[in-house]
Amino acid sequence: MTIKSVGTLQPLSPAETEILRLLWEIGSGTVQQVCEKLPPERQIAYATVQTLLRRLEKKGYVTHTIEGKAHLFRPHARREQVVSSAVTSFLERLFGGDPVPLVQHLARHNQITREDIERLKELIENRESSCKGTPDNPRSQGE
Amino acid sequence: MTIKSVGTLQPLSPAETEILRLLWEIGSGTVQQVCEKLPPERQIAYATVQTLLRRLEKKGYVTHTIEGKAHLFRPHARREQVVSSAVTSFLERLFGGDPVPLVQHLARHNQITREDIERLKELIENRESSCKGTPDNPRSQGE
DNA sequence: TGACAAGTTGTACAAATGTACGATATTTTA
DNA sequence: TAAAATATCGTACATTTGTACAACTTGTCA
Repeated sequence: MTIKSVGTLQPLSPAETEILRLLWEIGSGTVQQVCEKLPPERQIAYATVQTLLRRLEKKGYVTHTIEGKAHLFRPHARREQVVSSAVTSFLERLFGGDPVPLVQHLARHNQITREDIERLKELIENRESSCKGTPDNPRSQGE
Repeated sequence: MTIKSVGTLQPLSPAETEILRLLWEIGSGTVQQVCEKLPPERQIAYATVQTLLRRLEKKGYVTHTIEGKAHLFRPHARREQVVSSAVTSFLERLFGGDPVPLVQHLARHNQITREDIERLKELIENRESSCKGTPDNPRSQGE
């Protein structure tokens, strides 16, 4: 089985993304452990998780080592990078690349609190001190 | 061809989502017009867009009327609702449902500006006045 | 050491997805 | 009114995706 070289990110399917996230959450784990981490309303068979992990490995997102009888899987891709690419394509599809409507949506639906905003503001302020002024980022490539 | 009743939202594929967004942007349009709205780096065949629109119609997300020789498609689903469900499942997969890391990600990557944050803050303040206090929304169903 | 439990591997398979051709129908226009 | 242009419709088809069984392998424990 050829394992994709690091750096070439192959597309992740939704189910694969989910499993990869669980793996990040637990750091590393066996198929068992990943299964246990599945939310109760999303019970899929052991064998299914296994297949997903196999595919993730083939695509280069995880590696495994042998731990006794079982395989111990661990993420093998910078989370930041995976998140970036997922967010980017999601944003592109649903909002033509503009993140503002997304955040607005979250705000409107009570999904982020005043405190969250405070923290974000700090984050922005700090960021700006090291980035000078308002970034003039190209978004929604003009029509 | 049976058209899905309004209210039953069938899953949207990424490509379908993209086309639906374009249709929202132009209000309504023929296959031609949707094609023209495609970003230059994403040129897919007329026939492909057509198929996507057909599938969207079958799923109940758009309707069409005859306009001369062509079909004039228009969205037939509340954008808010579609966005909601897309955002929710995206969030679930990538962050276990917690929107904060998503927004943090956007902030860190210079994708939202200080001004955006200001506006969001206002949004939140207004919202809170009519919603009392900090919403105690259940996120990342605890482990 | 032999049976059992827990794993992995190979494989399967239906449905969804992305993409688009070719045939047919309908306007428009010369 | 016949040809050109433009649409739609039916259909296709290779991949990917989600899901999982059955067979084989390997530690483990009595």
